[in-house]
Amino acid sequence: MPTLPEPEETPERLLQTAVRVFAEKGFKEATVREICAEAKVNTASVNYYFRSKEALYLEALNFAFAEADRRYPQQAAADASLPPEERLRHFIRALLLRLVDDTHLGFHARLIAREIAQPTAALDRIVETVMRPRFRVLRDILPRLLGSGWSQADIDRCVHSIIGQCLVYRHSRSLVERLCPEVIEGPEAIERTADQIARFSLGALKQLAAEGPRAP
Amino acid sequence: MPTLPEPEETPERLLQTAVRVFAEKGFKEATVREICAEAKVNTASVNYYFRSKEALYLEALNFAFAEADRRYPQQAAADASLPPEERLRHFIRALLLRLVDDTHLGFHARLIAREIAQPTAALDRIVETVMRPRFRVLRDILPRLLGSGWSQADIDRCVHSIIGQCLVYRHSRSLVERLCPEVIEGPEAIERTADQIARFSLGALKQLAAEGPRAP
DNA sequence: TTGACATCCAAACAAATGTCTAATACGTTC
DNA sequence: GAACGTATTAGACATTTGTTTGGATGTCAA
Repeated sequence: MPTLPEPEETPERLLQTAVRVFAEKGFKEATVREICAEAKVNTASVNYYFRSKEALYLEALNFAFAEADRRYPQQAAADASLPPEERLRHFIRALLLRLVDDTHLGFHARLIAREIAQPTAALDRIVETVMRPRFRVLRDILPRLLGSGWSQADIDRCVHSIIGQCLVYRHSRSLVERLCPEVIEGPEAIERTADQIARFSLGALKQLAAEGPRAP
Repeated sequence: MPTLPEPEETPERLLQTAVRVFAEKGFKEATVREICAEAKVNTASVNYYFRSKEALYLEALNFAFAEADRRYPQQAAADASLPPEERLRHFIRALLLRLVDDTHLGFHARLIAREIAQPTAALDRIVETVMRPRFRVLRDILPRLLGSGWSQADIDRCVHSIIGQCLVYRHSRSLVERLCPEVIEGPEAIERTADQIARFSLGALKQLAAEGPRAP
C-alpha cells in the first residue's frame, strides 16, 4: 500500500501552495518551511524539485499568469470587428473580474500585484509577454473613441486612467474594504462596479472627443 | 572635542534613513543593520532610541504622513466656497504630485503605498485619520457634479475611479515606467497628466450627470 | 575632581531560515 | 528476488537578523 500524498503529486501541490503563500505574504515573508508545511511535504522538497526558493517563486509566477489568462480570457476586447464601446466594456469587465477574484485559485492577481509593487527581475519578461499586449489593445481601442488629433502621450494617459480605475480594486483593496466594502461585496456589486467603470470611461472619452485635444 | 555625528542627532538621522530604506525595501527586507549602516550609527541604536524594529517602522510611518501632508496640503479641495470643478482639479493635482514625488523626502508615498499593499496593524489608524477625511472630500464634491438620484455606492464607485486614476502612477509605477515613461517624465509631463486626469474625470461626471443614474 | 547620567560601541546571543546531506523507503526492471 | 534509481525524510549546517549586554566615553552639575 503506497503512502503517497493522495490529492496530487508533490511538485504540483508544492507549486499551488507556493502561489497561495507567496501571494499572501510576499517572497521574503513566505518561508520554505511554511510552504512545505501547508503542502504537507518535507522541507527539502523545494530544493529537490525546484532548484531553490527563488526558482520556486518564478515557477509560481508563471503558473499564476497561465491560470489568470485561462480563467479570464480577453479575446473579445481584441476583436476588431466589434464596436469600440463594446470592446472597452469587455476589457474593463475581464480585467476587473480577474483583479478582484479572491476565490479558488484567485491568488494569481494578488501575486502579480506584489510583483508589480516590488519588481524582481521577473517583471521585465512579464511586462513584455502579458502587460504590453494588453496595453496595446487599449491603445488600439481608444483612438476610435477619441477621434483624431490626440498625441500618443495623452492617449496613453487615458489608457492609464482606465486601467487605474480597475487596479485600485486590487492594489488598494485594503482601503476599499475599509472605506466602502459594499462596492465589491458579492458578484452583483462587482458587476455593477465594472459597469460603472465602463460608463465613467465611455462618458469621459465621449466628452473628451467632443472637446477635442488640448493644445500642446 | 565631541565626536558626535554632526549633521543631525542620532535618532533623527535614524528615523529619516528608516523612512527611506523601509520605503525602498519594505519592512521585512529592510534590516536593522542596513538602516544603521546607512545612517552611520551603531546597530544597537534602533533598540536604544526606539524600542524595536517594529516601533521604528511605526515612527517612520507617522513621520512619512506628517511630511506628506506638510508638503502637499489639500485645503483647496476642502474649501466649499470654490466651485466643485475647481476643487476636483485641486484634489487630483495635489494627490498626483504627492504620489509621484520621488525626490527629497518623497519616500513617504512609497512607504504608504507599501502599507496599503501589505497592511499591518498600523493601517487602521492611518485609514481613519488620513484616508477617510480625504475620501469624504470627494464624497462631498461629487454629488455637486453628478446631480441627484445617485446611490451612495455608485458615488463611491466614482470616488474610486478618480482616486484609482492617480494611484496607478504609484502602485503600478513599475509598469508605467516600462510601458510609457514619458507621461511622468519631468514636471511638465506630470502637470499635464494631472490635467488630463481632471479633464477625463470632469468629462465623465458631466456625461454621467447628463445620462442620469442607472436603474438599480 | 568626582559622581551621575546619557550616549555609543563591539561583541555576543538566540532564533529563524535557505540549503544540503546521509540514510531510508519505495517502485520498477531485469 | 536482487539491483537500481527515484522519492522522501530527519537532521545538520551556515548565514542572517533582531535584540541584548557590559563596558567605554563624553557631558555636566556639585
